[in-house]
Amino acid sequence: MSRNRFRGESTHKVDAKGRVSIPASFRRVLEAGDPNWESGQNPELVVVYGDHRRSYLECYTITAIDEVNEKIDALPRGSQERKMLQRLYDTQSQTLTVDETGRLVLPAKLRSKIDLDGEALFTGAGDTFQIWNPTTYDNEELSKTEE
Amino acid sequence: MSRNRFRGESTHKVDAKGRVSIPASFRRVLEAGDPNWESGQNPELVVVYGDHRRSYLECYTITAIDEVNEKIDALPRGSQERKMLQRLYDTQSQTLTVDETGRLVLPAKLRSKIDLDGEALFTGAGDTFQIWNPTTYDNEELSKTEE
DNA sequence: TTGATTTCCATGAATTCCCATGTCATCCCT
DNA sequence: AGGGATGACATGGGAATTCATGGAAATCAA
Repeated sequence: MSRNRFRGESTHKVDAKGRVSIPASFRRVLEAGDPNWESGQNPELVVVYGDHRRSYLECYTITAIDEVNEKIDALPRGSQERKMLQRLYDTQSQTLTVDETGRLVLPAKLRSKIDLDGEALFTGAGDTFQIWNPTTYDNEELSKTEE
Repeated sequence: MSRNRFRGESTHKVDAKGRVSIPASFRRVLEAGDPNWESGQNPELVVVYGDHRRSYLECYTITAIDEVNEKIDALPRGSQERKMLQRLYDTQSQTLTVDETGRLVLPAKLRSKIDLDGEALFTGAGDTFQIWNPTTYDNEELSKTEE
């Protein structure tokens, strides 16, 4: 069966408290992808921020991250591969909840990591979406285009 | 059904008495993972410190450690493997209780073992989390990043 | 008794909750 | 077709609560 996909891109304001509206269409995908969600409630999502080399936030629906978790948990405890994946997907990630008004609160730590100031760019990418500093995005895209 | 996971990393102060705040999100997981816990009470957890080669503390929820114990108990009495695991998970571990204000009191013995001074780094890793001296962690991570 | 451990209380900062406003696009009624 | 009325969406602000942390008093244990 086919799954909802995150599509499109749009930019939103980030206020002093770190609040950002999630594009409405993305909200629908998050709701559908949270097994615990029910109408009138607020879906959760997992933000993977990675290490210093990553310059954006990658956001997973609950079911998407569950699949990742299953793979990790299936690996032998103590194996190098398991440790690496745990570092990325557990240690360098955080669960967030969408609020009543459809916003996400990005903690200061995450904002400063990807250097978010007043605006955030949301880009859909299949079963995840990303949050960028618009300028960073332009630069990275530019450098990729010229290859 | 999927279980709560310890996610994220953050550093907290350790005072002269060995008190450290547990990241609030970890507290929630500890509460959910303690069958005896009820709202308003303080959850317990098991700290596995291991032998001299281990440079961090590994912390288990009660249900997580119960699973480990079950596996150990299933092994043939007297087997080498059973002895080794018992040594690690029973002998080299300790049960602690979270206090009213969400802190853990790390006995001097544990602090000196992993060389904790003023700051402690908490790192989530699925069904357990670890406590590190931030500097030690950086060093170990650095050497692993060069893969 | 003396140092260590546990309680209890205190406070500033960060985070969450709750309510408000402006802007569109849609729907409906006459 | 015109004119609200309606409702979703993006954004703002202040109050209320939770967090992280510090220190004093009370209790223990050797």
